Amino acid sequence: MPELPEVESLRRTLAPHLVGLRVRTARLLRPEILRLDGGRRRSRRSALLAGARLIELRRHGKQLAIIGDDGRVLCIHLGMTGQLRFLAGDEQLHPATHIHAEWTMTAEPGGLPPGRLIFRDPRRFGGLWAGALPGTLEAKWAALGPDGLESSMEDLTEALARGCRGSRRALKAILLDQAVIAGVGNIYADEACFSAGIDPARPGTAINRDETIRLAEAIRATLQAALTRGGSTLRDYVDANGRSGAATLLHRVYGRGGQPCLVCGTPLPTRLLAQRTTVSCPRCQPAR
DNA sequence: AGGATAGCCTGCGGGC
DNA sequence: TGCCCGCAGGCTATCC
Repeated sequence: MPELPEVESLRRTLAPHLVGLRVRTARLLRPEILRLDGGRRRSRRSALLAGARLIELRRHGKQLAIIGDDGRVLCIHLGMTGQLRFLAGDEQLHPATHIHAEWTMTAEPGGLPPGRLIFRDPRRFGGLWAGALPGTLEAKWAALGPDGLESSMEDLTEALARGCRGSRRALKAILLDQAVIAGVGNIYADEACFSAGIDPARPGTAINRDETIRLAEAIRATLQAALTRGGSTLRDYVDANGRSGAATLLHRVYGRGGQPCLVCGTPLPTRLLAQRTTVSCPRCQPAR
């Protein structure tokens, strides 16, 4: 389940493979995963960056964008089980199932392919979105809150304060809302709440200034720590080279329902909050 | 209009 | 052993 650290790990491992190469061919095996927003009519081939030289990989929250030298942009949402893999030469993907898009890359126009890029997504919660620079990507990302990792601490804190202000939603729902802060998902929402010592069931209106600051710091620290370990490994996540991360070792509450709290030993209850499995410690994260 | 909810989709693990 | 069912959850659409 890719959240921000997983997508950033992917960006970092994928960029060295892709930047500077040109898209030779693009195949869309499952057309419904591609969304062509932004008005203009364009072919699928064009939307998939065929012919473009790739100059940059950008990320905001959990979304990854591949930028072409002619301004075309392909934005990738990994959803739950999405993977982007780079295969060198004639290397084959292990389970070659659920491949929805495939690109061949070349170092020069008409040259031999040095590798292929594969988008694989068994559950199909992810997808591709095509746009153009300048404008459409910025507009799309403007709907998201500040990036949980790259934004200033001040921006992060104020975004969280705005999200909580006047809101009766549970803090958990606020943290999962990508329009408030971009990049936090179920895992790191629970981990950040535990680090900050705040009950995720409390409504936004009940979170005071001091707690908002603590929470923003906990979010940043949690995401940063996970990124350092190359992201969490939970069933599906692998980076561009097929390697999984080691951040699962850092989880203190996520996936530990029923087990003792690592700080105080209290058995950790599992609850449903914002339709998501939520684990927290009733003693370290008091209800008020 | 904020907020809650349903639905999408496949793999896997628990239980019998 | 093997089958069935429940669950995992990011995001969009829809309803209240």
